[in-house]
Amino acid sequence: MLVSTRGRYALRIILELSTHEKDEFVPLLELSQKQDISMKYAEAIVAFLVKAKLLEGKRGKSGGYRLLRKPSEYSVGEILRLTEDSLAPVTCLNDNPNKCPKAENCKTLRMWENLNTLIQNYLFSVTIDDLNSPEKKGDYII
Amino acid sequence: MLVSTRGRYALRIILELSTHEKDEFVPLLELSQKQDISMKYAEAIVAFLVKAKLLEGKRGKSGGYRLLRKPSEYSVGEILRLTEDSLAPVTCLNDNPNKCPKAENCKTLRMWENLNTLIQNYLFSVTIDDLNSPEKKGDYII
DNA sequence: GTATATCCTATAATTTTACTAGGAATATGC
DNA sequence: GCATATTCCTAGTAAAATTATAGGATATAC
Repeated sequence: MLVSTRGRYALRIILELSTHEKDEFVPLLELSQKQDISMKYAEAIVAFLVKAKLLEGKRGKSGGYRLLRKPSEYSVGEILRLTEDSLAPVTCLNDNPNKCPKAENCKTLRMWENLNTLIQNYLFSVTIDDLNSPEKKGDYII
Repeated sequence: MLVSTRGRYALRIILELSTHEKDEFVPLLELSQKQDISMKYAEAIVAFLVKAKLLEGKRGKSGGYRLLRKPSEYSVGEILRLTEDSLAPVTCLNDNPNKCPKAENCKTLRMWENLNTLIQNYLFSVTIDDLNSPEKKGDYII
């Protein structure tokens, strides 16, 4: 599995926020209920997104969370890379330059790199806006 | 992480076998030493590959393992799908048809499906033979 | 000043991953 | 035929990652 629930939930929360008014603060309770995520787990994820400056949180009564940019300015890749802390298909690609003692004559390394590029290119090309428009929910063109 | 050590080891073991004579049985000890995998862990992986008919095992003295097909007839995708039991980027794609109660109006499903297709197409297009030839170690063309 | 929220820190349960142990069965070659 | 080299089989365990949960401190609107 490349993407865990944490990443998928983060995506869904941001998608939910993207359907609200730009300036509106949406309380966590509403987000977690609409997206069917426990309040506490959602809280951990959202805290992460706030720290990473993807969202803004406002405390106190009539507080909540809202996006800091336009939906078209969030790529799926950006969101997932934060929550998953790595989108690499294999561990050895996490270190750059590669630390594997076998890297020099590894017959599979280039294939993994190619796969990685493929995945990254795709995920960073799809935006939250794309996911909201029925015509192009992350379609890719070849 | 999409691919765990188990899948990577399986790939390396098959690659190692592909460099030996077609009919030669290579003992596990040699495979595990050359590929730097503990004998016992390698054993578990290889047993799996034998059961899946990717390899043939021969018991007793001068026994070992060998490939059942030509290296060009093994795709990386086939090997990994067996050892990883799923190459899907997200869990919900494991069930076909999709069992998620939200699937009907899930805004992200199509994107995950597209990503899945992208990954599968690539991995099933690369063969063991490709990995052995220095010119095209799993390069893809766009 | 009270109700509504986020923020912060800690920890617990579950699942997956990665690996180990011990011995039974089988074939080879002398 | 017997010693040796090897696969085959079943079980178990240790560590890490994932998926949460709990409780309270802090801030803000009204």
